[in-house]
Amino acid sequence: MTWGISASFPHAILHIDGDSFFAACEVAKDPRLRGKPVITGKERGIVSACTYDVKARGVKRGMKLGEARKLCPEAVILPSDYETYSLFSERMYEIVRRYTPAVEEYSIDECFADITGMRRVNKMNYPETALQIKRELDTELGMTFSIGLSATKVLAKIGSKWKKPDGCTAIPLRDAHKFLEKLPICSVWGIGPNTAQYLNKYGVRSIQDLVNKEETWVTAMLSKPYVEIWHELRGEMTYEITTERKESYRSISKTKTFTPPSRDQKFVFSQLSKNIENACIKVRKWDLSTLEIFFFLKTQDFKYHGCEIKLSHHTNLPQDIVRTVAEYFPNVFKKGEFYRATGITLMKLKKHAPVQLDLFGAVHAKEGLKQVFESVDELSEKYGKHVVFLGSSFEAMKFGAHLGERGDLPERATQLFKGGTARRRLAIPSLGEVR
DNA sequence: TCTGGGGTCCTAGGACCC
DNA sequence: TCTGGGGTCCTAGGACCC
Repeated sequence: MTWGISASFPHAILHIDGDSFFAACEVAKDPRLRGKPVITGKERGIVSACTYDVKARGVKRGMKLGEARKLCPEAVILPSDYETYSLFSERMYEIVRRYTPAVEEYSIDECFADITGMRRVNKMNYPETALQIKRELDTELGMTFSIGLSATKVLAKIGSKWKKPDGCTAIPLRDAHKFLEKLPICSVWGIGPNTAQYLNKYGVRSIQDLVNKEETWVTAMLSKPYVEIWHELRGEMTYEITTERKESYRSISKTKTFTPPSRDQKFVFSQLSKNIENACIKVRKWDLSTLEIFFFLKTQDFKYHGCEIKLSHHTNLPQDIVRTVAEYFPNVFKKGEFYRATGITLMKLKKHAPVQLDLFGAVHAKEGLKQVFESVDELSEKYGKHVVFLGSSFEAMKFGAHLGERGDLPERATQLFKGGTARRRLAIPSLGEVR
């Protein structure tokens, strides 16, 4: 006697995927858009998401808006609105949780759910449960979802992708080969172009080709992640559903592309400074601090020149980092070279522990700065992200405002630290200046 | 895939230790 | 410094995901 287990579904895993989620949220938010072609990503100048009618015209994610407009001139192009998308995302998770507590919030538009053993409670078999969840998502959120049901996460993912949009596909283990024979190896979640090419050389072209390989071959020829995928494809659960919500980060990064590319050192540094500020805002929001940083400049021809730096102590204050970066920046910046983007990654993050006062008052001054930034973060919450910023970011803020970026340089914008150029910013502002 | 932004995990190899 | 075995930690770089 088995309650939750059957030969074809030793586990019953769902993968639920919103169909062109961002664009669909825009339509759900504004019914006037219903039936119209919609593209999101205006603020970045590239297609972030688009409705299926736009896709049918050949528009792809990441495509420049100019090109997209040529292919689909009547499309409504909107800036991304992550707050709204997150709300829809929460509602999606809540609906799925009606049928099982084991829901993994995988990304803003996707989740996994383990409904093993829930047939009695839900008074439905597994495929019926999948369909019922889909019906509730579609009608309550005003957009469509695609769902896959199978014995593992990797197989469930294949199911949700099988028919998109608006699909619901169960892959019982006894029929799995019928799906896997028809799909190329590169369509497996976790197998990218490099590994696909490698496998091709050994005659593995379809997913089923990989499943048919002996375990000895797999373990000899492939590294751990791919051995795990092999098990998953055979219906042996290797990836658990993780219900804990993200509680921290290993690293936090901010990068931003600007057009046209620039060779103005002051301007490029300013862009970097602004990224540093934004990264620090996020780090403070999670109550973290960083010990190691990586910054880079991306050249016009997409080459990266960067530098990794260990800090002397943990920090989450932008001027600590801006000052350090300023020391190394001239080594990385090549005169005459045009740059198109800058970026910063903060690594070695840890929970920000309260600091002891030291004998020399250095930490005392730091504590003062810390309080300043607590106030800055509060102001930003209330009035928008960029009401207050470092003097070193000024050029970038001006540039953003000139582009009409959202939230950049509002009426009440204040320069927190006076005194202009990247060079002069080498001096740390004292508390007096701050006030 | 003529190219935006934000992440995670794994492995190989070196340094260092007993 | 002619050479055996085993362990840990760290780093650089690769690969992949949404």
